[in-house]
Amino acid sequence: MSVKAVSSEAIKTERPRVRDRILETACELFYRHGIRAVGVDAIASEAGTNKMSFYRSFPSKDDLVAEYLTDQEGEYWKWWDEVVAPYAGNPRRQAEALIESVVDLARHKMKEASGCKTSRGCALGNACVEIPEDNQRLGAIVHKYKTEIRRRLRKLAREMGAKEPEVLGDALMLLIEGSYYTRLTFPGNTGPVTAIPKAARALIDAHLA
Amino acid sequence: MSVKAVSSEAIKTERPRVRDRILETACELFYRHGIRAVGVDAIASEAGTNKMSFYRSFPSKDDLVAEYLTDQEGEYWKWWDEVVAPYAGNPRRQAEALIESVVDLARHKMKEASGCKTSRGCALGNACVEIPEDNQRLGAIVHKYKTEIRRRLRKLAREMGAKEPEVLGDALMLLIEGSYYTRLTFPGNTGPVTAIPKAARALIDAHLA
DNA sequence: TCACACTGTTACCGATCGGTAACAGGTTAC
DNA sequence: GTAACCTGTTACCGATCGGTAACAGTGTGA
Repeated sequence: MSVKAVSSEAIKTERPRVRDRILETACELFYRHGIRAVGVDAIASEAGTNKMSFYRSFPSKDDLVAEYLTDQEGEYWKWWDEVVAPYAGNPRRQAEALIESVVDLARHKMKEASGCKTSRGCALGNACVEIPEDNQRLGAIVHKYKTEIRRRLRKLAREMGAKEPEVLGDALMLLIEGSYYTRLTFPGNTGPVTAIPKAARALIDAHLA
Repeated sequence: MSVKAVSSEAIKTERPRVRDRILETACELFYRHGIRAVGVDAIASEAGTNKMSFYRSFPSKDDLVAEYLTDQEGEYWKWWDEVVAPYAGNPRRQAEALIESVVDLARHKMKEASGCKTSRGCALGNACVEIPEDNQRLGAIVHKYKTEIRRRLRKLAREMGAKEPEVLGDALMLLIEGSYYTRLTFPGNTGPVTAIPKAARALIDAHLA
């Protein structure tokens, strides 16, 4: 969402540029209702503008979706780094911190200010359901994102001295992704998500024994 | 898909009733491209008929979707029971058989005859992304389905004498759901799915120690 | 034979989809 | 002042969405 340095006066008006308003609105609507379910008309009017102004900022809806995805990815890494930072040098503690953080917020930035609706899991993962298989562009964004998650978890497993770091990393990823996925069906913490800390600890123990 | 007892001659014509052709076609298209991405026009013509005949068999698209979901659920339980049957009385072996079966087919009935496209994970779970939150009807179908999966896995964990059967059952569910979810991004067995057998065994071991 | 159930066909409905043309007003910078 | 930029507005485009009316053809069962 990074509102890039804007002409100094825009700040006092308190109203961000159209483009930023549109992107922010799109992020909320896409995440909550899905990509296909939200039209550009709805996004524009919800952002307090109209369709014509939308197409002045974005060449097409697909471009907006691409920006939505990279935006969500950016927020995810920000969350990841923040969770991991306090335990630098202690990979096991880092992994556990990540897992525990997944429990209370399956997705970062769960509208701390606004209505705090229930989480709908991973924005990128959900988008993958709606992205047509011939759309290389959007598909590649999600693939890169998930590949990076996998790489980071495997790295963490390697650093903590796991016997089979690839297996442990992948196993942790399955637990996390499963948590995101089941959030769609079980609101809040009513689902199997609550089991993830104990499960992760048991897996780590088994790989360090 | 159960083609119910049809007037004896329909067999020799080799062409099932319109309604069945439509449902079968819809199952394929919905699963592969998503629910919102497939219109009734496309389904009808793909099934060799037209829209008018479609609406003679189904009151609305939502009714077709509901039938699609319950159909997929039925196939899933059929697969489950078949995998589990050979190891009756050995709950641990049953759980392991389920896990192992998830690896080579993330979804049942992976088009054994036809083009054998890559799996797209859980039909019901994916549908949940596209179902609007105010649609109680479709949402309830998915919720019941996932709840039953959870119940069965917890039951298995209890039967094998796990110390915390709810935790073990939920943990196994997270692994399985994570496998389905990541299939969307990593085609075939290129993703973290391959780690699920070892992970599941480690978890079970930890809960039986 | 006659009636009925099933299917195909064509044309249509209002609504919405993604996307564009043309024009008007308001700021800002020089 | 004036040119450039940003935004709002209205109207429109072809295509598709879910859904319906009316009519014609076919086979079946009694």
